[in-house]
Formats: sequence, C-alpha cells, structure tokens
Amino acid sequence: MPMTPSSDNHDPAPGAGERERQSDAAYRRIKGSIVDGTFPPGLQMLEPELALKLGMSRTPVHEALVRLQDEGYVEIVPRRGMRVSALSPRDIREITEVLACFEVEAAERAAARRVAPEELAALDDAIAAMDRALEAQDLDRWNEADFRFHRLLIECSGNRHLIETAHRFLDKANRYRTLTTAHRLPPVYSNVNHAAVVEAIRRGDPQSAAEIHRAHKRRWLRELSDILARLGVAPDAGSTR
Amino acid sequence: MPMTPSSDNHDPAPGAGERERQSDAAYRRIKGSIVDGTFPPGLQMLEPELALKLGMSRTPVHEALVRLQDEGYVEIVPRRGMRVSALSPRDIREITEVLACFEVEAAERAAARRVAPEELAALDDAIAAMDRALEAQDLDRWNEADFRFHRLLIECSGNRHLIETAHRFLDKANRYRTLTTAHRLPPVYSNVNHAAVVEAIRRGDPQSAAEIHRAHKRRWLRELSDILARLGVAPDAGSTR
DNA sequence: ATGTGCTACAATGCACGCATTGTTGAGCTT
DNA sequence: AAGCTCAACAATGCGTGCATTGTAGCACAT
Repeated sequence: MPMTPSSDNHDPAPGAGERERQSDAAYRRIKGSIVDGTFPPGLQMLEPELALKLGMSRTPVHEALVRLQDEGYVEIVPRRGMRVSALSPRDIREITEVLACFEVEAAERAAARRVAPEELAALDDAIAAMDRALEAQDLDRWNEADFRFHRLLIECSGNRHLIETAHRFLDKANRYRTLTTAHRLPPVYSNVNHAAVVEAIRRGDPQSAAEIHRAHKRRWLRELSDILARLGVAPDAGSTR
Repeated sequence: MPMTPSSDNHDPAPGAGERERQSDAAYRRIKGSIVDGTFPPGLQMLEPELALKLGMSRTPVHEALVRLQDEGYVEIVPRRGMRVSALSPRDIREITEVLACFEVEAAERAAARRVAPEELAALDDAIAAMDRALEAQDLDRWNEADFRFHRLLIECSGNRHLIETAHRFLDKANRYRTLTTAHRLPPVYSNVNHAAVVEAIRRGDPQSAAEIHRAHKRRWLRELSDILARLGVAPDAGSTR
C-alpha cells in the first residue's frame, strides 16, 4: 500500500550506497503517502499503529511526525495521534498564490542572470513533453512534465533559499494536483505561456518573463477558483483548523 | 547566558497556563540563541553537551536539532554534533530577496482586500515608533519597530500560508538584522516608503502598494550589497555549505 | 622519523520502559 | 432514565541503555 506509486516528491531519495535513517524514512514515506493521497485528509493514526506499519520503533515515527507537523502536513492531537491536515479550498488557493509569487520571482531572476544552456534545454524538454502529453491526452504524463517544468523554472532563479522553500510548496501543491488537473480545461494556454516565459529568459528580459508568468498565473488562479467553486462549497468557504 | 535578551522571534512563546514540551523548549531556546547571536555561526556542540546545558535528556534535544536542520539553522555533522550554519553574504542577499518577494505580494494582497482598521492602526503605530526611534537615534528601538512593521505587513496579506512561511524568513533575517542595521545609513527613506505603502493599502490600490514596496526593497537590496561588500569579501563570495 | 594499521572510546540513532495524563466506560446517585 | 463521578487503560513524552560506527591516538614497521 505505501508504495509511493509515481511519487514526484523531491526528497533526498533513499540514496544509493548510503543507508537511510529510520527517522528520515518515516518522514519520507508518511509524507509520500499524504501527498499521493494514500493517507487522505482527516485520516487519524496512532503512533504505535504507524510504527508497526513502518516496521520500526515509535521514536523515529514520533520525530517524523513532529517534522511533518512543522510543515503543515499533519496535526498532532494530544490523545488521538496524528491527523492528516485538511486541504480547504482556501488552503489550495493560498498555496497556489504563494507558489505563483515564487515562480514569478524565479522567472524574473532567471532572466536577469546567466542561466546555463542545459537548464534552458531542460525547460524546453519539459514543454515538449507537455505538448506531447497534451496531444496524447495523457493527463499523468502532462502532470509529470508540468511539475518538472515548474521545478526547473524555480531552480533557474539561482536563489537557493527560494528554491528550497518553493520546492516545499510544490510538494504541498502536489496534494491537490491531480484533483485540479482532472477538472481543468485542456491546458493548451499553459504550454504557450511557458514557452513564452522561457523565451523571455533566454533573451534576458526580466520584465517580460515576470509579466508573462504573472499574467499566466493570474489566469490560472481564476480558473482554479471556478474549479473549486464547481467542486465544492462556496468560493471562499472552509477553514483548515 | 541563554536568556534571549530582547528576542523578537514569534515562536509560540512559553504559553501562560500551558506546560511546554521539553522538545519545543529546546527548539525555541536553541533557535533563539542562534538568532540573537549567542550561538555564532560555525559553533559546534555535541548533543550531550546541549542536553546538559538545557537540563534535559538527549531525546528532546535531538528532536529539536532535526527540526532546526530542516529550517537551515544548523547542520548535523555525523560525528561532530550540530554546527550552527554559516551566513554567507549570498545567504543574506537571498533571504532578503525572498522576504522582499513575500512583502511585495503581501502589500498587493493587503490593498486588494478589506484590511481591518486595527491592522492599519497597528501599522501606523509601528511607523510612528520608527520615526521616534530615528529621532532619538535609538537603533534597538528602531529595529524592534521595523521588525514589527514587516511582521504586520505580512499578516495583512490574509494568506495564512504566506504568513507562516514569511515569518520563518523574518526570523532567519533577524540573524543578520543588527549586523546590517549598524552599518546602514540612517533609514529615513524607509519610514517615508512604509508610510506610502500603508497609504496605498488604505485606499485600496494594490498596484501602487506593490510598486512602492518593490522599489523600496530594490533600493534596500542595493544598499545591502554595498554594506556586504564593505563588511567583507567580494560582492558574491561565500557559499553556505 | 614518518606513514600506516589497529584499538579503544565516544557520539548517535533507535528500542524500550516508566511516569504522566487524558479519555472512555461503567456504576452510582438523584 | 439521565447525568455525574471515578477508575482503569492507553497513548505520549522523555529518560536510559545498547549496538553501531566513525575517529583519534598510539604503536609498530619500514
């Protein structure tokens, strides 16, 4: 069950010859289960239960849970164990907004500095993959390529603190990625915009890069609002806690 | 020694009637010591040593260290205990950039929504306090008020995820706050700009709010570059890890 | 004398146990 | 019968011990 099927998260990965700490394994596996939906929002689990399932003692599990709580994935309820945090429409919109903010900044910074050709090529690759996936109507592939594009774009900023934090938000966004993707229109505009952003970065035009991506994200936020309204409650309903 | 003199960090605070967990206390106290400079960058300490100093067992200390490592405050070196992370000029610039990005977004969002009058009043208060501190040439008071202003501005965004993350960065920025404040010119422009931003928020003008703050932050980043160049090495020297 | 290998020690991750505390259910009272 | 109180249990935080592992110092060989 906890096999993290096509898990996209960028966590250190088990490492090749290195042995992973149990605590890190617990962190990675629990987070993976939450992101890929194996642990749905609201799920409650006791520490001993988790420890048994993960085949380790309570100590590393406890440590992992505290870390996950720090990142907002779970809430530790005094006597009921961990509870997987809910993802309200408000949370989804807020996370998307923060991510948009990061990416606009990244696009601007990327255009303002000298970006390695390999990085630009990788961006092109991701866009090409999205195009192909779009034609084949393969949502999974499109998701993967879109995720890759955003990851790369952020990395092009050259700001390690931004990269670190934005990647954390990308992981969080993956919790609702499939949800929203399934309900959005065919994302043809995405690819056109992404290509335009890369073009602006390539010719070193920070103003355009930022503005194009900002406009794109604004459109996406509006579409997201529609999707959320259609999917659930009122446009600005739930609260997480 | 670990008395967190005028510690500005916003961590849950010991809580009144609530009893604090040892693990949280360790996290808070160690982080406080790092932020206020009691634990200078590069300092190495062993877990048993820390546990002794904090009057608790190794378990909660270990947990706290892992959390602090997640946030970039320390690095856990396999056999040498924790080491307080260095703060290179590059780190300082990057953190400042991310923070600027957050605040511009916050200013824009604040102007775009209905901000409670009390929040606006609190912002005015902070600006007034900065003015007074500036006249009295009291850097400590100015620092406190400036920190308060930025905190409040971020909170006005209404985006809880942005608030959470930006506050984490504010804490990080406090590690070098006194350092840079001591070396900057009297920050008269700051107050004028801050007042202009609040004014734009008050009259609900997102465009202006964002643009004014963006320009202000750009100026500050340039001044910061000068300070860093004057203080130390080359404009883009060190690397953290 | 210097370089290399071995040994002893110390730090760390994790398992386990204990004390604490909150919760649940049962029994009693009104 | 319903509500309240109390007692037993279970989860959790933390302290402690053990096994592992990396390091440093010493001795030996060249």
